[in-house]
Amino acid sequence: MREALTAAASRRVTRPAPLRQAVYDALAELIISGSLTPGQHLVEAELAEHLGVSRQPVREALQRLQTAGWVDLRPAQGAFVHSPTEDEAAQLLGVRAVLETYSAQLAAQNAEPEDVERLWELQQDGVEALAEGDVKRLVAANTALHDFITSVAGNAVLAELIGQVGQKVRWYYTPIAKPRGKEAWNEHSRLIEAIAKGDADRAGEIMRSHTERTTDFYRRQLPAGTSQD
Amino acid sequence: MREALTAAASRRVTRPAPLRQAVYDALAELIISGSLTPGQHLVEAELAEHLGVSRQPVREALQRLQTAGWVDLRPAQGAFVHSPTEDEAAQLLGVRAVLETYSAQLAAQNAEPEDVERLWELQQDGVEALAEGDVKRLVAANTALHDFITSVAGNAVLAELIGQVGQKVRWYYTPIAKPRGKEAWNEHSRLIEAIAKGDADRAGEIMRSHTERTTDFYRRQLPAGTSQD
DNA sequence: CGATTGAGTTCTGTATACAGAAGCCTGTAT
DNA sequence: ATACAGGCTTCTGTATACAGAACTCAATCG
Repeated sequence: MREALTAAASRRVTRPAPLRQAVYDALAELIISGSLTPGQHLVEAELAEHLGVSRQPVREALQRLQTAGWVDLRPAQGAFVHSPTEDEAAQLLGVRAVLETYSAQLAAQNAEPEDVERLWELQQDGVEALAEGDVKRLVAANTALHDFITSVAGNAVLAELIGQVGQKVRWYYTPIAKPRGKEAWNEHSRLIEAIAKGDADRAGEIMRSHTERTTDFYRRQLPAGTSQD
Repeated sequence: MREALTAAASRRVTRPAPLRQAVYDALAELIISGSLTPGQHLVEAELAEHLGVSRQPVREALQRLQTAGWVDLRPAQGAFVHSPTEDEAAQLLGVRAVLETYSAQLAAQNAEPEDVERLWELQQDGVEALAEGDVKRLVAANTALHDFITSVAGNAVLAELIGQVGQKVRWYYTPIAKPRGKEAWNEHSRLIEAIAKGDADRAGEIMRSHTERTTDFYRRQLPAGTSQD
């Protein structure tokens, strides 16, 4: 009984909901959605007024945004929305590939039958979205599938890094990238089969080529010649 | 002339040295060195007084420390030094292995002759430290070698992640881990040879087994049976 | 007419002040 | 003696105030 209470206490019903967190989420959303353009100067007072809070929570949120790589904090000049270079985008894709590969390997080692079942459900969801041409749902299904594989992998550190890197990749390629089509979901299908068999090497290899194809797919859509900056 | 001045201006002589950065470094140092033990409650006012600043820069530093995973910020309760579980430590080692492997592959692809030369110098340094039994120098040489490989890899995103993960790994295993001996430096030697040849697959494979041996080496030194928490 | 220097303005960096919540200790009642 | 309740203390969360640095723009000099 006592342990039950202790466990219950660890999940408080009401979160005090710190303002800095709300501010962080709001700013991240503004950056990812493109409302704040790369290189833009973020004036603390303006943000504070716009969000209806004081400068203090804004500053704390900016600190976290810097560590997460969303803004650059120049001393005595304030915060600027991070401007990713093409180099950085390419590097992000490379890192994501190895992390996702590892994720697939672990998932294959740890997957329980019910996990595999859930994977097939998610796969089915994506295939349906593809057939209906529902782009938004297709993107969501793709994210859901990859996220679930990561959760099956059971490595929280890995999940955290994949989340960070993936968000940045999505941000950078959102303006130009359309989701990949039928081919990608065929690859998913083979991937799930490998995970179901517990074949870590094969799952990793499939994920590796899968993310590399996605990388090529993105790169091919890049606008040519913004290489000056 | 004008360009020369512009270039010179980009490297300011005196950095305004924001306090929050100094505070961040100081606190990180205190945590890594063990002066602040895991789970310990960090009272802002105490830290501020101890460092001779106000609470404001302390709070900003704590935000960054949280995002970097060094402290946990509980709402309305303040900051606590992060307590890594054994699971987390194991996960860190796994992630580090794949990142280092990727790093070695890239390094093999990009290495110039002068890079290889520098690698052999660092290798030599480590071998000498090993022969002299200079533990501190040995650890430094090992870090320097791995860091240089990462820099040759030329992926800043990767370097950032390896840095973060590596620091955490070192922190967690510092109390118990002694550096590996001759075997590790033989592996380094074969690794450099592969990089010199530009053989990415082989370099990656050597790095993979190298980090896995290190992982096993660490795990074997773990105190048995703290598995209850 | 162009470059440069200076004052004025704006914004950041830091400190201080205050309100609210969480934890602790004490006192009382059973 | 123990358990509970209430007040008290401490700490966090947020807001405001002030000093200093950086940028801007205009006026002056070459």
